[in-house]
Amino acid sequence: MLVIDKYSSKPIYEQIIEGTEKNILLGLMREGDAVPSVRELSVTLQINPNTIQKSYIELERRGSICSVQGRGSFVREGAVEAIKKRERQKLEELKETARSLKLAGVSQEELSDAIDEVFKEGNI
Amino acid sequence: MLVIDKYSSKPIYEQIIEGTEKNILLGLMREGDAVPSVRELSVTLQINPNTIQKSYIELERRGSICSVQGRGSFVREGAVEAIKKRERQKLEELKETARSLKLAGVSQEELSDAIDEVFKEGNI
DNA sequence: TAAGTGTACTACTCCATATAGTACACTTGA
DNA sequence: TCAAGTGTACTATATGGAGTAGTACACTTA
Repeated sequence: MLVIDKYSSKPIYEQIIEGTEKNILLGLMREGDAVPSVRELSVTLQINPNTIQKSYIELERRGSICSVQGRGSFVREGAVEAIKKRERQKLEELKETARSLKLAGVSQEELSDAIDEVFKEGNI
Repeated sequence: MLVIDKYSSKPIYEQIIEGTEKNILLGLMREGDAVPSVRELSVTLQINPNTIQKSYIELERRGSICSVQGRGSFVREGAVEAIKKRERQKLEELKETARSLKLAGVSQEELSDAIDEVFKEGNI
């Protein structure tokens, strides 16, 4: 389910966080569903349990999952909305990149076309 | 001229690189102009000379400046075009952010509006 | 010739990331 | 009941990037 690139400059724990939230948004994991246990995921991904735990702690802090001692971790009710709300903050990031591109002489039309392309893609 | 945030998660040497290239694109420094010397900039910005040097080495590798032993460092001829070409690579970065936002339920119109805003801004 | 320049080192600190191992409390199902 | 599986919480260690500190040398220019 999750794909991790151990050699990416992006930390593994961040990849796990983003990958999990992406799966929730895609509907691959629904609210209430169990997420893999720390130990199970560490075996599957060949990653140290402490790294997985760090990801889960952050996912819980964000309201995306909830962990119950002895039972496991689950996609939290309301997770989809919480994630969507958080993701909207990337709008500023996009604008900042657009400013750089504008400065580099890229036209507004070219940027709009890029957005068009993305919206014509199927969800990957 | 350069503004550095020592507490940013972005490394100082990257801030120097990006800030310098931005100034070149903005025309604040023209091709052939001298850029501050390593020692001078280290005093101005209160940053270790080694960090400045690291930035300048990368700027030279990118073809944005050229350094001459005993004389100083200068904005290289053709720097503007070189920087513009390099900056265009951020188009992929923008598309990736747009994909995330699309997944988070942000409409194409909303993204286009954000691009509009940026192009209505004056160059900062 | 002195001052300023780029360049090239070594050594060190600091911090984020990741790994390794252990231990404990809890829940669940056989 | 109890073993297996779960979350949780530690300590210790290793690694690499980033940055600092200091020194040295060759070059250019006024």
